[in-house]
Amino acid sequence: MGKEVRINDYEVSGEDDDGRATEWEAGLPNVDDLPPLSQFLISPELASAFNITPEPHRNMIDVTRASHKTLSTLRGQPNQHLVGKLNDFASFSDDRGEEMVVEGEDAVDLTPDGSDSRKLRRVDSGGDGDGVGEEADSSACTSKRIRLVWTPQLHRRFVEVVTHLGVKNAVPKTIMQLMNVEGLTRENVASHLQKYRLYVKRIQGISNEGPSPSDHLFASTPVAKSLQDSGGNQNWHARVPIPMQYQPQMVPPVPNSAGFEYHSHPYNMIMHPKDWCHNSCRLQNNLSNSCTFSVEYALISFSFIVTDAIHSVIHHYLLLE
DNA sequence: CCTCCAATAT
DNA sequence: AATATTGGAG
Repeated sequence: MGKEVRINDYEVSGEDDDGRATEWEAGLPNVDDLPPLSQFLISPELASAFNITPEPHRNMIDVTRASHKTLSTLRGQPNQHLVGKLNDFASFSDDRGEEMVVEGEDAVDLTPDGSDSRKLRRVDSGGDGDGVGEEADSSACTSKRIRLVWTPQLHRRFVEVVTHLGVKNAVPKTIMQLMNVEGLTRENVASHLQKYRLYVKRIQGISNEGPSPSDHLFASTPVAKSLQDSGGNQNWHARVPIPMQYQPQMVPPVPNSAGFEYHSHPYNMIMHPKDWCHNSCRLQNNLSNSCTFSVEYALISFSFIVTDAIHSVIHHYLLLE
């Protein structure tokens, strides 16, 4: 399937492990701020109130053993080369900020029990498993259009633009241009605008009623006032700079037993798996300096970061003892 | 033609 | 329910 993920383009070469560790250290609380290992993190009252059975006291040996166990699990042979990838992804996530990781988690219908081992295996197979070239996919690419998911970020951008255009100017083409999101088509915007107008009309009609339980996406973002007023905001460009246009980012879809596979973008445009090859084909020519990843990768890197943090905390406990 | 937009399809 | 596609109107 397509090209391999080009994480290396974004990788902080060399000292990223040490650098990240130092970064983590810097962000951690002082040793003095940490409660001693012997102290419960949850008060006995609180624990009993929520039926939490307090864990037995741990000592340094327990912590060390647990830490080693976790580390060996992570670095164990089966996933050894995976850990390297995860490290790459972790540093990559740091560069990109929070948006795609968190949102991806939100947008993807996560199976709560999705075992890490399964994910890891899938990442692994995505690496070099199949060598279906771009050409093979190209044939199918011309037929269908991608299905865009309007994530909160993307919708917020949409509302920003619509808000600062007058009613008259808030038409699909203009909105699309001002949104400046590469890969976003006029049709995408038109379709969304149509639905958005219906939403605005509806909430205006029942303005005194409680908000409808549906409309999760729209309700999360304030309605553009200028959809009712006339005229846009002249100072907008000074106040809300248009961010850099993003590079389209594709990643080969990794076959997924759950049947879904999404890809993250800036603004969190998310593609449905069945649309991947179409999008890839259409946008591949523009792929200059892009890095690609799937939500699964992001999720794994996220869990890796969390593990990292936990280890740092454990480390501080050890220092304390 | 191009764009918008409402209706309709997926 | 969300998004894409269609087809008439301007």
